[in-house]
Amino acid sequence: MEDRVIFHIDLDSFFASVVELKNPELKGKPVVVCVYSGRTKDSGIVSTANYKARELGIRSGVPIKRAKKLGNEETIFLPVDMQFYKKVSKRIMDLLEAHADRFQQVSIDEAYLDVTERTKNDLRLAESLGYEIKRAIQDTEGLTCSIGIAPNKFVAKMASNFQKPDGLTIIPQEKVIDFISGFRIEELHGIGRKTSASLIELGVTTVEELRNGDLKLLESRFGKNKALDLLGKASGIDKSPVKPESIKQISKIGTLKEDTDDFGTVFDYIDGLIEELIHRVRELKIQFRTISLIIIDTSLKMETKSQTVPLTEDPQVIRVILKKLLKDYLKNPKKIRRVGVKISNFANLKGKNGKTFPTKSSTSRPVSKRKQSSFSDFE
DNA sequence: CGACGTGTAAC
DNA sequence: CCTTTTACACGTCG
Repeated sequence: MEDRVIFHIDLDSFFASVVELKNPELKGKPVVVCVYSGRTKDSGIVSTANYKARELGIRSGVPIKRAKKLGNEETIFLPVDMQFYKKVSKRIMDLLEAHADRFQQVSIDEAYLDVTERTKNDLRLAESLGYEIKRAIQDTEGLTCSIGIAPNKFVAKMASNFQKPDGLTIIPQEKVIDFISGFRIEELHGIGRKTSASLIELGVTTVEELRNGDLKLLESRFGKNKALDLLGKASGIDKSPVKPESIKQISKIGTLKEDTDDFGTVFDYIDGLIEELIHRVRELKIQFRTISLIIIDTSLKMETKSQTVPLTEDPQVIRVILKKLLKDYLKNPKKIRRVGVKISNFANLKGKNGKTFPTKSSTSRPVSKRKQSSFSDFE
């Protein structure tokens, strides 16, 4: 794990851009891709806004109602069409993978590439490769992307975000500390609202202060793992490898037409979610062990109930267990706003510690012991 | 240690 | 009055 050359590639306002390509008459207008919850006409949130729309203050996460107030006459609001984006994404990800020694897709529109070998650790070659990839995506799909090139995933991610859209930012090892020090703590990838608030309470307000922070103090607040992770980030250090993503869980969640604590109403809704889940179980040929019920109540607090069973692929098991879990939850009735279902604990896939899960017979004999992933594996 | 539930974060 | 999906860490309990 000497010096590496890592790319982070981010497709620019992906959903909105794909929509524009499909409907050229939208070109030049503010375009807002929405997740409608179906409660009322305009309930829901913005998934992606193109740059024209962002100028109006419309961005991801804004409620559709508010976005409509911010929008002008020509602003176009469209529902997400995930099926379609997935197809486009798949083609681009295949293209990216072909340009990498190691490849890791992290979401529908983002990926890490380890290109250390094919660039012979030469940043000039890396830069050319970056532009080559940009051109390929532009030529084949008509889309732009932003690329960050750095010695590790964390810094590459920060770099791809630095100049966009259509950016390419290279951070050589010797510039890493300066580059990372230029951000506010809450801008660092992986540090969210809660963590920044905690850090402020500890008197840590800048990246520099964090980098020189007291490990013991950070440990007392965050635990050893996260403390080391934070210190690593502040120094732009991240040893986590670029490795293929494997599916570890599948979930489906949705919003009820109205809040209710009626078993039948909720379970009918759950049945629909299960249908979709089963569809994916079949196409992925998965066996699973754990079924979870996800409940979001009227105060938007999330609760989960789960049960683990002997390894199965039987869709009926999902229904039966969820019925029981929902009954349990409604023992003391509480109005429900949103519900979700999840399966996890898959067979034939490596678990996090490299252990495999027991097969059919359910006699779970231990598999070979393996060293704990070390704390230097950030992220 | 496995199962379960929660918290944090990002998309 | 507010989506969806996934990952992973951590605490607790038996």
